[in-house]
Amino acid sequence: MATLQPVRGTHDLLPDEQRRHRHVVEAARDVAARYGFAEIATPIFEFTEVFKRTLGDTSDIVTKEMYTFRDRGGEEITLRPEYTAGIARAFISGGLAQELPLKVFASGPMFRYERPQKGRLRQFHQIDVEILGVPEPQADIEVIALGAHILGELGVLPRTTLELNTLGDGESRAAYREALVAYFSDHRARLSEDSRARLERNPLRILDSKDPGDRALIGAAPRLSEHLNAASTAFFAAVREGLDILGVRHTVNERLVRGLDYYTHTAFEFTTEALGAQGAVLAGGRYDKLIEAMGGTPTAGIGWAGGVERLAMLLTDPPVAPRPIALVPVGEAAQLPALRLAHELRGAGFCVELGYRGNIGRRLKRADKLGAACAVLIGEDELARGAITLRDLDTGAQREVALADIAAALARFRAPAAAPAP
RNA sequence: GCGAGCGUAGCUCAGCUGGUUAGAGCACUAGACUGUGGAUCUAGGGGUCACGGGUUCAAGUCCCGUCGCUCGCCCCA
Repeated sequence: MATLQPVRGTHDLLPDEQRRHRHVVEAARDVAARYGFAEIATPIFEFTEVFKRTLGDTSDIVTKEMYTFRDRGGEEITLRPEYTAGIARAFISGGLAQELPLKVFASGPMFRYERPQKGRLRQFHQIDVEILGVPEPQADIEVIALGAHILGELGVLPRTTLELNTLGDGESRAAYREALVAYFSDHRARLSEDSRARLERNPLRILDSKDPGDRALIGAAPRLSEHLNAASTAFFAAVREGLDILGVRHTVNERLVRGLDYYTHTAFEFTTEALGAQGAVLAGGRYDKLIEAMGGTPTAGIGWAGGVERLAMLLTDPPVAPRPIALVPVGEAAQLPALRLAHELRGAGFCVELGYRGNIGRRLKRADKLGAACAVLIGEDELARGAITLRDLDTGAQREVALADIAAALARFRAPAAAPAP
């Protein structure tokens, strides 16, 4: 078993699990389409430089979590740890500045070399949306409302909380950062070791510390809201007003921050208590300076990523497989006619399971196990009369139907009628 | 990367202070039942007790290492 284990932090998606994942992704794609987001896909790997530029040299993701390797041509390649970088790169290299405003939806696997935990894997999956080219708060409102809508569609919204904050524009943010560094530098000796490191690399992150000593200092620290300029305050107010009008409930959490300089204004997280330490289920923010930082012409951006595994774990009523129609040939002579009938019904859009072996009892038992809604029995008697026997497997009622009328008789068993939840 | 706990059949678990060929339930396969499923009964297949080493007359049980999972920390989706 040791050698046949999947690589640490990777997981097989067997049918039940894959169905849950698919349900999450399809619900998201579907709702996003209603909001006018077009689906795109970018490569699973990029030049390492793409992620270094977007994530910054000091983030944990870049310093220790990337799957990086050199390919046979000597290029430095990295398996994508998140989606935004690839989309930003595609935006620049594909000349999409002509298409603004651009609204895209994407999903797929991500890779981070982390210590696995519940809801945290080395290969995991995300859904992702981005709006490029809209500096107005309307984009923030739309993107957050879309997230809430998807969570609602999945039935998990009641188990989440939306936390919201603003980092302000570049000016406000720089002013606050300065005040914060000054304050914590004065109290450097009392900071935890982790937070002393943060002070050098990522001072805003100290606000997020769980260390009790840090928490005491944080209480008296300068507040972000006191350093917002008028424009930033108005922007945040507009976002909140929009959410209120849409009935998207949220709480302001001033300690919710993003470390890197190209993040601006809105930061948000839908979190849950249900997944232990990995509470963030869908999170994002505004990154008006990112495209510029990557070498493109300045373009506003906002988006979020949602964790498919985490969302799938929160589903309360998991999707079920479509109920097939079980075709049951009775006797040797019925085998080929049944094969032909299965082919025709499938062509007509029915979900049909034709057993492989066994007598009628065995086949019905198998049909039952598959959750078949009905069985179509075809034997010598039926062949002689040009008919089939249709048995409703829920009620046990059964009747003979002429072959010519079969499609109509089966109409109510057409997949994907959902089976009752187990 | 740091700290702690846990690995016995596909799943959930039992297996006493080390002591014969490692068990149960569920699931699976087959038969009772070659024109009628869900139930019942009977039989069967499945395990290098995560992997490797050590202690011992004897290891699923004790010790060490490795791998994996879980829970915190860190970070995040």
